[in-house]
Amino acid sequence: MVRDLLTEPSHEELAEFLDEQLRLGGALVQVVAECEVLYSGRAASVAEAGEYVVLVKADGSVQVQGPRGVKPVNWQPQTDRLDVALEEGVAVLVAERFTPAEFVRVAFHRPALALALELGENGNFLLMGTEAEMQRALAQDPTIIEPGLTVLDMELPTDVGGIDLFARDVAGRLVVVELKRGKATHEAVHQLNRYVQSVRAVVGDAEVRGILAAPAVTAPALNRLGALGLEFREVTALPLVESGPEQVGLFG
Amino acid sequence: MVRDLLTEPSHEELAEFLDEQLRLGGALVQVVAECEVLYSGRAASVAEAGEYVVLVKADGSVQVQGPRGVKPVNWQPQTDRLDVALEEGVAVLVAERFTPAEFVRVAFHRPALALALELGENGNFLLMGTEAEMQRALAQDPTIIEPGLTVLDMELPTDVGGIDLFARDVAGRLVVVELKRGKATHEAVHQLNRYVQSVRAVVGDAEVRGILAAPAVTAPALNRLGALGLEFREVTALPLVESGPEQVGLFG
DNA sequence: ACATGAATATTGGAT
DNA sequence: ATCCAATTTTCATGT
Repeated sequence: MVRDLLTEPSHEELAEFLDEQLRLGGALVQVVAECEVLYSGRAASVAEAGEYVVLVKADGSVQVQGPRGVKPVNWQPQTDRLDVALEEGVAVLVAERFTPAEFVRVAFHRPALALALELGENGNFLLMGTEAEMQRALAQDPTIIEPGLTVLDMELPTDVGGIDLFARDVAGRLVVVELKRGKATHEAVHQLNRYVQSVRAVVGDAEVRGILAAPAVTAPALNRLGALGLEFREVTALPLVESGPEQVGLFG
Repeated sequence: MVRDLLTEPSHEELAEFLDEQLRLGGALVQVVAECEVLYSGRAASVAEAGEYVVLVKADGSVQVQGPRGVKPVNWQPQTDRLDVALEEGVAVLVAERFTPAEFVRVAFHRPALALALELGENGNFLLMGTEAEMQRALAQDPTIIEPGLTVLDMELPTDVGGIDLFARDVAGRLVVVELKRGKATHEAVHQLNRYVQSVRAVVGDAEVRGILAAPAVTAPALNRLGALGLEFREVTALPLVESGPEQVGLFG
């Protein structure tokens, strides 16, 4: 797993290490150092000299991790070119990307550790409780939303986006359902409203209902929902451990 | 910078190392190992046995980095409790968070490396080209958007959100300006439209214009903009290296 | 390559 | 604590 490890490397040693490991490829290269980071592209940023952990993955992605938080201080998701050089005796890494045009430049002023790791194949990854799962479960059994509901379509395209679930209620009215896997905000309400308006514009004066289905709504969103004549239905995307009387779990 | 380093630790050594370093605090603790990761909370996920780099920062944030991409395979932004244990001879880290209730559980099946790093103070960080900067620059000189424009308000609250810039044009008409630091999508168009509708509802029949100011728009967004009677103005948030004749740079 | 939308989004600020 | 909007969002997906 550990391909190579250098402690307190000199600038020359670090530059050679990086050059060799990146040329070899296939490794996750990591440098712990006091460094200075520049970014220019979609925005521009400067991180003055500080101690960071720099990760360079096999796909060329670069991230500069600081002492706190999940988000890196600087990063680049994918790079088309990686370059290592000694500039005025300091090892420098430049990661460049063409579309969009941007780059990250890390100057390793005081290297403390350099690592090359081979992570090999990783196992399967399973995520449960996504919106897609919720959609499938509700399409399978739309009565979870409301008794008598029948699904007409999923991801039905309109001129303002795709309708998550398009259905007909027990009274024959068309129903637009907007799903959210988490707490729904007013953005979800506006999204739903656009879909309902769009459907109304097509079917004319036929009655069209709009339902926001989510585990929760923010208070302002619920107000707006009512003001627009739309409805809310509590639906949970995750398996429930303890199900209250009002709650509806897809896997309950 | 490197407080401690273990290569090929036994499960017992790793557990002790983690326990000690996390109790001591102030360090970025890292483990390279074949491990299995569980997450449960806002969603649920399982990462089957694979080789990962696990970072535990001083603020309790945990991230499990895989061989590719900037985004971790599993993570937790902040944790209220970190727990290390030996379960059936395997070192296990559990990071728990109370609000929202969630946890990540990492079982280090085959540890290869353990690190404790002290990152110390990091220097200043400067980000340029944010929307806030763009807003300030345009409020300072709104003629960048259009000659004769005078700013009435910034972040003016309406019942559907805050208007980035509220202005009056040379003909005395009210102007709602929505800013985007990147390419504007149809969501930005709908946002702008909501603000314009909201202003119209208040001022009655007075004429209200809506301008979307961004460095670029997607083609569908531009179509919708036209259909709604709104306008687009190209404005760049970043300093321009080479400014074309039609372009307007805030720092040009 | 472009557009779209989800995400365990994260993060910071305002209320 | 809640809500809201920006983000170098990233990332997968469809066209």
